[in-house]
Amino acid sequence: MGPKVVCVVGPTACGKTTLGVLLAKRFGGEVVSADSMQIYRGMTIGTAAPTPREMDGVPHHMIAVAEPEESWSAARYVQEATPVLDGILARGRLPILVGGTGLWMDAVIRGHGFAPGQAGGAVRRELEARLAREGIGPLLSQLREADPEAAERLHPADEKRILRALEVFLETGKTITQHNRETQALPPRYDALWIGLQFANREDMRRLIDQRVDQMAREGLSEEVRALLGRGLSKNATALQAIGYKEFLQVLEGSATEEEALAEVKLRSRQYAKRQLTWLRRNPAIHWIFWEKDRDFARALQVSTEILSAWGVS
RNA sequence: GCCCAGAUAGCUCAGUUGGUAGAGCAGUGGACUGAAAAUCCACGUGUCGCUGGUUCGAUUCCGGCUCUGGGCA
Repeated sequence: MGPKVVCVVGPTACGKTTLGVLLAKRFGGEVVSADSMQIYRGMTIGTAAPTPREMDGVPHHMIAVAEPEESWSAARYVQEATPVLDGILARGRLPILVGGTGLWMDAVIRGHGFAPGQAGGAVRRELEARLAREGIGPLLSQLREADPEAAERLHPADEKRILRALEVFLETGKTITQHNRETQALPPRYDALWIGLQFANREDMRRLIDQRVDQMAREGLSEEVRALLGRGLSKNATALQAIGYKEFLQVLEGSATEEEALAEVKLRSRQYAKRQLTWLRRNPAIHWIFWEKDRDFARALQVSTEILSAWGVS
């Protein structure tokens, strides 16, 4: 078992940030964000990144550490976040990983690398060019030769993953199936305690998401997007794939009204929350705390304190 | 008051030359190992507005009514 790390998970707007800070204060911890969009600078409002006031004196890491022009991957995150976690541990404090990006979080906890190859890499670009030229058929056939298991597992429409599987084979001579098997067999790098937050009733979650989106608009999400574009950020940047940003981009371009954009952001946000829940549900280690109607942080803190104590931290 | 058009899934609509109907979106569930706030997959019974008539059979044709647009007064 590796060193202990607390993980606070849940769909968007469920109160991860608040509970993370409460736990950090109670147990002498520091927060490490695991959020694929909060890592970029200048995206505070739309990503609901914690404000200094919300941080309440607790050190936060991995927020606003990248330029929006950069395109971070899960692998890059693991590479940067691991020393941060270890630094917290070295200081004798408790790392509290708080985030909504399931893949990133699982990857840090597991702690073993992804197979080589990356977006923008030579092999990937070549494969993308072939996809555009020949369609997915020939690529899928090639994958079937190299890695029949992956070809069988992947849906023919899942071009992204077919490309990636082929890429791994071309880069390493080893199949992604083999790679995954090997990494799965390794023990995780950290001993994680999972605490999950979610609403008992989906309607309550929806209400809160709507409120939060309206609040983002009031706080100036539109200005934030304008500022990002003002510094010359490409519209294709990964950062602008964030919900809220791509929709307000359209408002600035005049192809949508602010009202339409807001409705779209709310819709996309709850679809995102649903996907997050799907990801989390398959993790049987999560201790779930369900909100009845409203979020009751006093109770959540109490419940999670008991869980942490039983786990051996105080 | 009259004329015209419409009324079909939560929403927008298609369709049935008469044999009780299907798309998109939404929703729900699932997948996910270097783009993950991304990407991908699966799931479609609803008094076909109400009411009479014709018919073996009406959501479809005919009449009346109600409602919603638009026009004329």
